[in-house]
Amino acid sequence: MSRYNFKITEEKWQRIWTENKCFDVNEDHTRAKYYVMEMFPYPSGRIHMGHVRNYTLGDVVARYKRSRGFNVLHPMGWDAFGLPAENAAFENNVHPADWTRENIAAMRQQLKQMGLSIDWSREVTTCDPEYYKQGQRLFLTLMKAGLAYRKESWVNWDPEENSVLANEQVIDGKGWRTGVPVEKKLLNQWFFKTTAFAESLLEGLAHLDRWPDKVRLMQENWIGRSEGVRVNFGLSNGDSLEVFTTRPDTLFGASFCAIAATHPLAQDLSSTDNQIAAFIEDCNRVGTSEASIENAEKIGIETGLTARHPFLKSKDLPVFIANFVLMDYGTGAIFGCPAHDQRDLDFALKYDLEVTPVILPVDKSEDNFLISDAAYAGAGTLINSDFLNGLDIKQAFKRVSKELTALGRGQAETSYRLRDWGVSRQRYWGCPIPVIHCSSCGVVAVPDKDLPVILPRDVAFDGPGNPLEKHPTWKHVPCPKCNQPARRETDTCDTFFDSSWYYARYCSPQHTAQPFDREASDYWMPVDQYIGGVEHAVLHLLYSRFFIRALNEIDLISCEEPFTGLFTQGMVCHETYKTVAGNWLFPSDVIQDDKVWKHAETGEIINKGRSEKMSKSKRNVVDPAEIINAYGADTARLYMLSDSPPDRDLEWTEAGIQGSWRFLNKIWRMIERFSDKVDLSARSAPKDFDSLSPLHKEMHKTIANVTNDLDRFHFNRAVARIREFTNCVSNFHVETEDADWMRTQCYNTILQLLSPIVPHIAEELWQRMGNDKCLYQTKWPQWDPTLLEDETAVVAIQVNGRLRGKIEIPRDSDKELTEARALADENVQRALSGKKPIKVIVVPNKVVNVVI
RNA sequence: GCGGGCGUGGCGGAAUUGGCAUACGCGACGGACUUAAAAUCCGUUCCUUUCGAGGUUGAGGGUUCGAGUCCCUCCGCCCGCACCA
Repeated sequence: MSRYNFKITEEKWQRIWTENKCFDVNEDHTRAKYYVMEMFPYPSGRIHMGHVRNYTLGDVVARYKRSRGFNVLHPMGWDAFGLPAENAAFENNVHPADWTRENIAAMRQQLKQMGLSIDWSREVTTCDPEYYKQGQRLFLTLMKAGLAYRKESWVNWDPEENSVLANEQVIDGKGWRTGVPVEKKLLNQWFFKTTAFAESLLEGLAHLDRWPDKVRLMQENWIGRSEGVRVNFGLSNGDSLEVFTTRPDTLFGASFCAIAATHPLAQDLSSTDNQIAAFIEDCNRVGTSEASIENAEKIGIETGLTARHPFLKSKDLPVFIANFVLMDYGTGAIFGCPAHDQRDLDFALKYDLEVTPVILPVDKSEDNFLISDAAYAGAGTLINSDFLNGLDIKQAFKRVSKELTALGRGQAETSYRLRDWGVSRQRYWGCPIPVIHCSSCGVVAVPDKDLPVILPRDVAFDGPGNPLEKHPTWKHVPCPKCNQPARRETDTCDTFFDSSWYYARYCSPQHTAQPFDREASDYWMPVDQYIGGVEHAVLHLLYSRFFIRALNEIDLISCEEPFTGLFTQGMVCHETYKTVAGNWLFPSDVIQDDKVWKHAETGEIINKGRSEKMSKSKRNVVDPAEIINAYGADTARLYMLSDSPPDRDLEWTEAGIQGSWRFLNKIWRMIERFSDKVDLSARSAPKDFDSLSPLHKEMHKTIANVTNDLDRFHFNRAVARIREFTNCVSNFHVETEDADWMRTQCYNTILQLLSPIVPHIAEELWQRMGNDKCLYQTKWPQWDPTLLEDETAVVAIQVNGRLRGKIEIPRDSDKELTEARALADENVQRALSGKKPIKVIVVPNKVVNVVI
């Protein structure tokens, strides 16, 4: 018997898979396709445990679906543009292109070591000119369709990155990567018109039934649709004020208007009024972070203007500038109805404004309904509201909006929170925006024959700002239209642009005439299963959904959603360790000695902190390379799937990885010993099946359960069931030829069930079991539904819901027999002590409950 | 503040539809093998107990013959967010 040598085994099978191009696929219209992909990695240099988990999950799906007969596309690529490459260039004097290329080579090699069943011939790299050439074509197509446009706008400026951030990339008023407070800056920017598809993006969520509810909800909130009315108030200075409200029914309860500090009217007033100017400055100083907003008191300043109520000629509402009104939403102006909005009430109490209730709850009367310090936002009947009195909220909404429309003072409007996606970045390492600015022709698209606009290699990274802008010659080009001297666009695209369409590129990665070969994308798209981190729940996934809609509208692609199935995996976590002085320590620096954690070298007592997501800054990382070296890829893969459900966080422990390692060795020993001993060629079906029957049934149950678990992403349960069945087989001690026949069936089944999870060792042992065909070419095992149920059922017997005994009776016995057998049970008899039960509930094959 | 989720042994977790709570693994303990260790194998391992049994799924209540699962109140933790009018 040979010892399990994972190094030899894993290298052997990886070589065989590569040499035979086992996972390379083509369109085959005779077979059902299945497209599974994981979010492609940023080539940072080495893979981390998050990658191992992500790609293991995807590979299990790919291998499983393949064995179920699908034509499986499982590709891989590199999200290769982005800031870290420029930071590396800045810090280490390496060119971003070289740094990226080397990182990709290293990580590709690491991924191959994991034994992933990937079609490597379809690899895409976003910084490859062949890839971004197609991206530039897409950009120009969008521009032609009016879906990419330029406008001057205030942008979030990250002073450390010297770059614009999307709204989504600003977290708590700080850059999402640098953590530096974001400044406001006015720039000419390129935008993609995501708002053109706001309704479709929202409506489409309803059909994505294989997406996590959580992600759908996050996108729904992000799109933020609301139905309201735009009301036009006449101002005392002769101007008018546009206000958006979702509660026009409360219009008669209005006691003030308020505008945002950045509202044009406020800006105007500030030029002549120092107090207002000072107030606006104060508002800008209070950060946009949640904490500061929550703690900030609702404050405002009177403008001196009043707004005329559209229906009440005698009512003039004071107009405030207020810190809680946002310019970005609606019209940047509101009317305040204190009785029915908490923020408005807080404000009204502070500035001693009128509080008029206009919605009466059903269980109150006008005399006993008072608003003190809690606004009422519930349902009810309109009061104090002229022609709206007596209506409910919905009716009042309709009526008031009709009246406002008739007066010419308002109209119904659907508002979205979603804004257009700003894609310009003042950066070098990104896809160049392929346009030329000409003083006489304006913005001119780079002609297709001149694509791609290639990034110049000779750039300097010795200071802040955009290296493309600073390049001496690159931006100077003749105008393609008039041939006069003109200037290239020096902005590059947000890297989310590159990742918004890569999934479609995988379908025809070498196609040169267009971004996608239509026939290929028609066959493969959409992606049936996409797997990645929940951190992309809004940005990447929403942009991809926007892109598919845009491409569909331009008729470049047929499908309507990019990913029909989405799975978001949990994070990989590890305990944290800190010295008394407060320095983070690597797990490898720490040993546990007699329930105390100590520094491995100095012996110093260490504080063990809670488990957190593995991160370099907290040093609680375990390098996958070391694990794969020490235990092999299969062990790492098995551990990734054991114990933790894939959508929850996974706790990395050394003991856990050893448990996986032991299990693989146990399987190895079991099957090696068997295949050495038994003549596998001379087996035949048994004559006497009775003693084998329980194991045989167990085998079929296991196949059914594991299949069901894999279909539902319950990989931890699938592993547990395989282990359970393995225990059954090793506890089976009948020593006959027939038993060996049975064992052969069982071992083969175990290997088949394990093959998507630990493909190398499964292939090796499968071969040793005397199977000619490779496991990856073998169909998933079938189960016999008639064997899933035993002939007898163990029925629990309860007295008043308490378990009191168990009986074994023939399966599907009728209720009378079951009841009779249950009542005969001695525990039941004792409990009854001669009395008659009040009631007996019989659930066939499961439980009998005797009520006394 | 709003929205969503979660809470089960010493630990990770299992438990189709409301029907035998604690599968599987880890850890721990005991034993076998060994000069010894590692590895391996076998066994024990929710709590209490007068050994009959009784109790236990964050806490309390409710619905039900029956609740980890459904409903209400509360506590704790995690995630998301935009004071969205």
